[in-house]
Amino acid sequence: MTTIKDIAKAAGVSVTTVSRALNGYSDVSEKTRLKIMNLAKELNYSPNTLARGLVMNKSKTIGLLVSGLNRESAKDQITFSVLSGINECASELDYDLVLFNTNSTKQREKTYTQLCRERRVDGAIIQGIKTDDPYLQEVVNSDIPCVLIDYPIQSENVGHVTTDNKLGAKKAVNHLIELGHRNIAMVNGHSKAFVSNMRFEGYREALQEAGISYKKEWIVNGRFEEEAGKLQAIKLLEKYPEITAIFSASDLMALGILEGAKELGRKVPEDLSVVGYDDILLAGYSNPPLTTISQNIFQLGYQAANLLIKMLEGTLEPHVITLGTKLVVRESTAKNHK
Amino acid sequence: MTTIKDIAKAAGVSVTTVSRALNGYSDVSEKTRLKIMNLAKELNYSPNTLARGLVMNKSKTIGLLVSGLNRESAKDQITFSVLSGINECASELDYDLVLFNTNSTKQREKTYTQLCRERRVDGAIIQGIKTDDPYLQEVVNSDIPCVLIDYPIQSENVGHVTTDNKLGAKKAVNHLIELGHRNIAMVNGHSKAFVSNMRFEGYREALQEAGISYKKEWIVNGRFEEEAGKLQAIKLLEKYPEITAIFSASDLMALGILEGAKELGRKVPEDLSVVGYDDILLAGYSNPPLTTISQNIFQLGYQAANLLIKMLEGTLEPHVITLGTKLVVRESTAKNHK
DNA sequence: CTGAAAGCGCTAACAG
DNA sequence: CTGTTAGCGCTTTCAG
Repeated sequence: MTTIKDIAKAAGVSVTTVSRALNGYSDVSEKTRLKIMNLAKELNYSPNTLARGLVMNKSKTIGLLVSGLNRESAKDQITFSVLSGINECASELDYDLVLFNTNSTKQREKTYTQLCRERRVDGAIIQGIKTDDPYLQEVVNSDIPCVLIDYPIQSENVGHVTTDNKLGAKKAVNHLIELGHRNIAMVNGHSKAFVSNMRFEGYREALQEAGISYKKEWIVNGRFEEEAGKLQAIKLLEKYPEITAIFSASDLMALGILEGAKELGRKVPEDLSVVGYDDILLAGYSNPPLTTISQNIFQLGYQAANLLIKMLEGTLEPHVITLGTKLVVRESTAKNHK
Repeated sequence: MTTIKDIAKAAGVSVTTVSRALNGYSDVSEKTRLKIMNLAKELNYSPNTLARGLVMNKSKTIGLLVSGLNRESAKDQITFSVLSGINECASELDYDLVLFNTNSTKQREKTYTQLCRERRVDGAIIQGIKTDDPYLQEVVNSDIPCVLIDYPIQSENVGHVTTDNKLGAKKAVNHLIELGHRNIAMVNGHSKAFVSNMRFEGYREALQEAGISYKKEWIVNGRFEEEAGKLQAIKLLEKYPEITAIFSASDLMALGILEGAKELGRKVPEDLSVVGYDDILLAGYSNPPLTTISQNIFQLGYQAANLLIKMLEGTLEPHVITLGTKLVVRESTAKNHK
């Protein structure tokens, strides 16, 4: 394996000169630079980023802590899209990504700070963190630049990107209200997810503004899972048959609700309107196709990486990016005829 | 940032001893070990893997070159599933993953070897490589341990994992033959993909064994894209209306074929049977649901990582792993009535 | 059982 | 414009 030392020897110069030439410093004569460049190519030289990172104390590497990189999460492509977005941006700005092992319990014993420091990543992006995650406190206390996806922390070196979840939820519920629904239930994710709280806020506010008082009993949690969504919907609809519409905090759960409704013999959208959230791929293929709130997950990842790198390179203070959402009307919602 | 030097100072021992204690060597007195361990915890020590990697010449890191980490590939979750599988296994065996930037053209200028050597990865996993990819030759020549997914190279330090594509294709075509079809066309991916070639082999062999001579004109390429699949299917069916069944080398293309058939007014499966390949999520949701060949993509990734790590740790020679496939009959195939 | 010393490959003052 | 020197944090002979 060629090192700068080898090049130096071959060129008859010092390693310093080689280093400077290779890194494009101006204070090297054109002649030596050329000689060194050629030699480097000839000897098939690749710089050792470990050595460089060791002395420079940075690695051009971003650490990724993504929660959903597992078999179960293939159904919505949310994790994948976030990853794609991050990858695209990192690629453009010439950073590499390291995927941390946070799956195994063994690894989970390592703290966030340990993970990042061991690998000497320049910064980190975290997705899928819950409000009770022990990493959370660490992120705030740590001096490692970090961007959170869908979790609202901001500090000296922590920024975050998210979508306007409250407004998104309002759009969904307003759509139902405009269709004449008044008995609108909500299947939420879980109380530990920031987005759940915001979507609930939007739900509540939309009802309020329409002069509809909301019922606590009509709000249930489906843990963002399809099956749980189905079960909760069935329970809900059996107990309160007067419900004519359900707002679901995720498409996956909405898919479950669709199934639940079918089991109960309630036709969607004739007897029940359903609005989802996310606009996952399946939303367009379900039966009926799902009306939902679309968010650009790819962009979420892209912006997260962009923000982090800007922070790392000192061109930007940590801050917050909020992306928009869009109501996509398909066939799971209809006028209320009751 | 605490280093072993700090610990050494605090403990009143040499750095050597600290290093040995921390790494579980036996030749350290229980007393000193304990003292050092406590100090390490107290001072919040994390080892610097860069420094360690530099001297040990390995990094407990696997480099990933995956082709489909981009916006377009979200529709089949193949890339994602591979990634999940790799991640799961790496997690269990305590390796970290680095995602290389192979998207941008800038980065593409770096050779495979450069990429791996710069980051000093212990080995690499490559997915989605084409037969004309310049990386291919490098992989063979390089001394970096590598596992290829779905590409059949084997050498001193190159292994690969794949599924039995030929047999899979045969299962698909045999299914059609058993349903009474004789005029079976094939929409393949592209000639640069190894799996395409194998699936074609399976197609040909199945026909041959059934005593059906195959027609070259009935084999077209849809580049593994939905839209192209649709276009090709339309052209094919218009020109050769006698075709009663199509075997598609991917589900995504099969989805396109379904659409194409609809545009031509040919009902699936009554007027046309379609078999896909992959069993992607959407296959179960299309209209009609797709009969297809299921392969366990997650397992493909998992086994790739497992094989590589075993190779790295010297417990296994590089070799080949071939996974099975399964015919999944849904509603896009039916008896031929002509 | 422990320490001194060398060195992994690279960059960065500093001095010429 | 170039070289000398030191050192990043760690592991590893080699001697005690």
